[in-house]
Amino acid sequence: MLDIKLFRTDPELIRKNLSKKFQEHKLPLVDAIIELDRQSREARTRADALRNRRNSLSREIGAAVAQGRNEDAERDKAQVMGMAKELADLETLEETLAAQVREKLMLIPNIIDPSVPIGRDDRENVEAERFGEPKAPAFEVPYHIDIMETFNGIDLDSARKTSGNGFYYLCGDVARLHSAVLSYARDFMIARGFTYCVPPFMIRGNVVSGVMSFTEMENMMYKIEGEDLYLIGTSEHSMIGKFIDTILEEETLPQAWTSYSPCFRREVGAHGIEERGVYRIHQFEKQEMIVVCKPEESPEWFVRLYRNTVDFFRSLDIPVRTLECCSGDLADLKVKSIDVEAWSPRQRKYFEVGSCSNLGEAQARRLGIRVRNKEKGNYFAHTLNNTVTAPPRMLIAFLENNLQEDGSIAIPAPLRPYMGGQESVTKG
RNA sequence: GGAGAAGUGGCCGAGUGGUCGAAGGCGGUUGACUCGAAAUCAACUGAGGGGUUCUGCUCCUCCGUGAGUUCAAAUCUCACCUUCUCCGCCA
Repeated sequence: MLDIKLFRTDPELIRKNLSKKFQEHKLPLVDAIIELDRQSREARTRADALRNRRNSLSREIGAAVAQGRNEDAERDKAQVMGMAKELADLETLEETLAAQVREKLMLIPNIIDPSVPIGRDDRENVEAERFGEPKAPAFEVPYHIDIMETFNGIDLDSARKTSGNGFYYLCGDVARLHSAVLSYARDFMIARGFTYCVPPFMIRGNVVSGVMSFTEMENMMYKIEGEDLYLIGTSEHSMIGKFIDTILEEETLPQAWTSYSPCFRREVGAHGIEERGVYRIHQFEKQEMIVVCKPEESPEWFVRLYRNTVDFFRSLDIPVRTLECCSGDLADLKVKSIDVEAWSPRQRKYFEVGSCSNLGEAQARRLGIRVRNKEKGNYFAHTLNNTVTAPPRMLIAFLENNLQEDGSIAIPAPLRPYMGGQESVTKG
C-alpha cells in the first residue's frame, strides 16, 4: 500500500513501477486514484467548512441559552438545521470517495527496489550466488519418503486415515531429527542476537485481514468453527500482528525476533498437496525471523537476514543458492525478495527452502506500525521477514545431502548435541 | 460454562450534555541551578488529515466499534466487540 501523497507528487514513478512489473493494465487506476483523491479532498474541504460553521453556531447557542437569550438561540438552531441536509450528503460523499481511493490504492503494487531484476514470472528469476559445491554422489539417491521409510521414520498411510492427505506422522530418528533441526535453528538465531519468541498459533480475523489480502486469506487460512480465530500460516502473522496500531519508540529499534510455530495452510489454488512427500503439506513447523527497523536500515537487514539462512544450511553441509525474485514474480507488497534454495542430489537441482522479503513501509502503513520522532514527525517502520528453516521440507535436503552409500545418515557436528551425540543415524 | 465490573492520550487516572482534545500524576524534551541530566524549579509534550501568503497560521476528525437522540455527545440511548475479577472445570 503506497502513500496517497506519492500520487500527488510523483505519479510517474508509480507508472514506471507498474511497467517494470508488467502490470500495465493497472495504469488507468493511477489516474483514477489521482482524480478520486482530488474529489475526496474537495468534498472534505467543503464539509470541513460546514462543520466549522456548525461548531461555532453551537457554541453561540450554548452562550445564548446560558444568558437567557432564547430568540438568538432559536435563530441559530434554525440556521444549523438549515444546513444539516447538505452536510449529511457531503459526509456520505466523503466516505464513498475515501473508500474508493483506498480500494484502488490496495491494488497498486509497492515500488520495487532498483536492484530487482526485470522479468515477467518465476521463469525469469535470477540466480544470485551459490554457496557450497553441489553434491553428485556416485550412488542413486532415493526419493525422500523412501529414505525416511528405511528408518521407519514416516507414516503417511495413518496420517491419511486420521487427517487426510497433506499430513504426516514423523517417527523415531526422523522425528528426532525434525525437532533437532528446529532446536538448532532456534539457538543459531539466538546466537546471532535475535530474540526468541513463541507466539500465538491462532489469531483473530482482523489481524488476518491486516497481514494478508482477501484471496490469500481464502486460500491459506484455516478458520476455527464458531470462533473468530484462524490457525496461523506462519508465525510472521502473529509476530507482525503484535505491532498493529502501535507507535514504537525509536530506541527500541531494530526489533529482531526469531519465532517458532507450527504453520497451517490450506494450499487452495496453489500447486496442490503433494501426494507422496513432505514438500507441500497442510501442516509444518518453522523457525522464522522478522525485523522491524528504521527505513534506512532495511536494505542492510535484508542481506543479513538471508545470509542467516544460507549460513544455517551451510553449517549442516547442505549446498544452497540464492535466487532473486524478478519484478513480475514479486508479490505486490514487496520491495525485494530473495529465495534460498537447497541442493537436491536426487533431482540434481535446487529447490526452495526459504524466502526472504523486504516489505519496505507498505506492510507498516497498512497495519499502522509507526515510529515516534518529535523532530521529523512520526514515520512508518520497515518490516522484513525470512525463513530460518521449515523442517519437514528442509529434511528433504538434509537427508539427501547427508545420505551415505551404506544407507545411513551422517549427522553434521553442530546438530549432534541435539541428537544425543550421535554421529550418524543408521537403519534399525 | 455461571455471575459481576470495566474500556479515556506513551502509561496511570479524573471527567454524566456546551470554553473538554480532555484535570492531575508518571514518563519524555528543553531551560535554570549544579563539578555533575542526583534533587528542586519553569516551560513544552496525543494521533490522523485538509487549507495556506508555510518551518508560521488555521480548520476538521478521533475518548473500544457501529448506529441513534440533540443546535451541541467522552458524557444520554441501543447493539456489538474486547478485557478484567470471582466461581466451576482443566493442562
